[in-house]
Amino acid sequence: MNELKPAFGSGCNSCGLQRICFPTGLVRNDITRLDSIVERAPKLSKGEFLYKAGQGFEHLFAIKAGAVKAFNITQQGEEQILGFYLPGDVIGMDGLEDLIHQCNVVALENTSVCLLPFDQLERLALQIPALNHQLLCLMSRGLNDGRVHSEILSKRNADQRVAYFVWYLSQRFMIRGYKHTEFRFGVLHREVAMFLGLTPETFSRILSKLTELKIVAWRRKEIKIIDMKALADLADEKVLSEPSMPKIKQA
Amino acid sequence: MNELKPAFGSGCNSCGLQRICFPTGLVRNDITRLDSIVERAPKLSKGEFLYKAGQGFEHLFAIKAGAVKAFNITQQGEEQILGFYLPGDVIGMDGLEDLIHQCNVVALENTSVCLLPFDQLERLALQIPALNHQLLCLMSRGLNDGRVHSEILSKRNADQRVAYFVWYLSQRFMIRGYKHTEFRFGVLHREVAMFLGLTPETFSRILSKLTELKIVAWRRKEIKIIDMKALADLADEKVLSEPSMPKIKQA
DNA sequence: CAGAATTGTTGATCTTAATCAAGATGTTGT
DNA sequence: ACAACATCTTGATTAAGATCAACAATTCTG
Repeated sequence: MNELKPAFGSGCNSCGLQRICFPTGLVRNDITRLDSIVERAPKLSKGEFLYKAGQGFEHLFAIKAGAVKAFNITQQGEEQILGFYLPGDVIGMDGLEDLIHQCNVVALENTSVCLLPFDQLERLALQIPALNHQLLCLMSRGLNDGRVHSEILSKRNADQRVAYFVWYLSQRFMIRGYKHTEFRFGVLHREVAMFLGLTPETFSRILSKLTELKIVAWRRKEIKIIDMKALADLADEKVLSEPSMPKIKQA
Repeated sequence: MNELKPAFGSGCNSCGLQRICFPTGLVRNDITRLDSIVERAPKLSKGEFLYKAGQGFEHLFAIKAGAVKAFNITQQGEEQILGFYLPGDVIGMDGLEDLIHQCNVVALENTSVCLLPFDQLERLALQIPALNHQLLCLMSRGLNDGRVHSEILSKRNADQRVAYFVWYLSQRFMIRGYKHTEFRFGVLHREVAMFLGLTPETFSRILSKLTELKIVAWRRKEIKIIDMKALADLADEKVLSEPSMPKIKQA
């Protein structure tokens, strides 16, 4: 039942997520200035909203510990899951264009979040070029994540989608220094299925198949990757050795 | 055979696309400064590449006249179409994260493009807060476009996808002040089908159905919307009156 | 701790869109 | 203008995944 660890002290300078999150590329002194505008919000409990679609845009949010999902509700009342976010991820940029959030974000487990008031961040970024650059890079990353998601949805069959998801999740745990072959991911199967554009039934059948093939064992919220090579093959990805940075494959 | 018109004089100050493109929110003097770093490249002919996946990232690109598509090639050799871009659209941000472009962009017809050298743009943006803000907004828009595309691919059936695409295209023509009920769009049916995650055959069948229902007549590259209301209903969107700004629906 | 509610599994059947195929229409180049 | 090629259309068939249904496992609640 261990939560996704924050790897933190109280501020950005002692946070273990520097290399993923906002401080990337900043010198110590600038991190301190960044830190000075960050608001540490009270922990979110499972099911609490970070923001809702339609709400005014005021902050960006950096996940410090825990996990959240972003989603919308379609006119038929179904959840359209847009993404799952882990410690170090920065979200909220969807609200900038119209100053209104375009999706909902809810905690999947107890979650700590750093709030970055956007107007202050924007002003500070003008003074710290590296911070501004990092902000742009984070948005570029979001853009590319969306591109990959579309690619998954339009070009891969159900097996590949599931395999890719497990593989990708594992990569994300790896970069963060978490155990990446056996870990807990606090999401319902239904939610992953929706993210992948599948029904829960189909998702369940594929997990059964992956278990039988001794590739992945995913029971409830515990995921164990048994054969990474086979998984990557199925997902159409390269296996990466532990120390290198993952790179989303470019078809 | 009329091309998508640029509505331009030589520089940003006299460009008709100001309200969509980079200059949005800038005062005249700042637009002039922006203009000074813009490089006007030679026209691209149909089929010429603006950039390719794997190529180094150096510029952002503003479409001035014409149209382009962004795409990737999957491992099976299929085109995965990521988007179509019209005058006023800004592209290239996919390359920022890793300084390498993550997709291909090719001209669909004779196309003029403004080049914005990214390092210069970034420096200038630090001096012109409104420019920096606009850069962020354009990226936020890209993020939201990706979100909508994912939603289309995972939650709508083939009819709705096609209806949505025609409706959305019409909206984009409208904001740009082009004729939006009858227009030319220089793209193959196969390309639109791929964008929507469909086969050309399915796309063709749906166009036939829409023609029979007297909703849309799309022959080769000429599109005529006969019943906008019915189209919007099918696409699940509201019909917008001419003068207002379109807003992508929030499910 | 018992019972209710939610979540996950598995099987049978159905539907949508993909695939395969052939012909029609349109475009390009000489 | 004609040949060669590419694109589009339509029909028949197939297949992947959705839907429907029943049940099992887990978790929540009082």
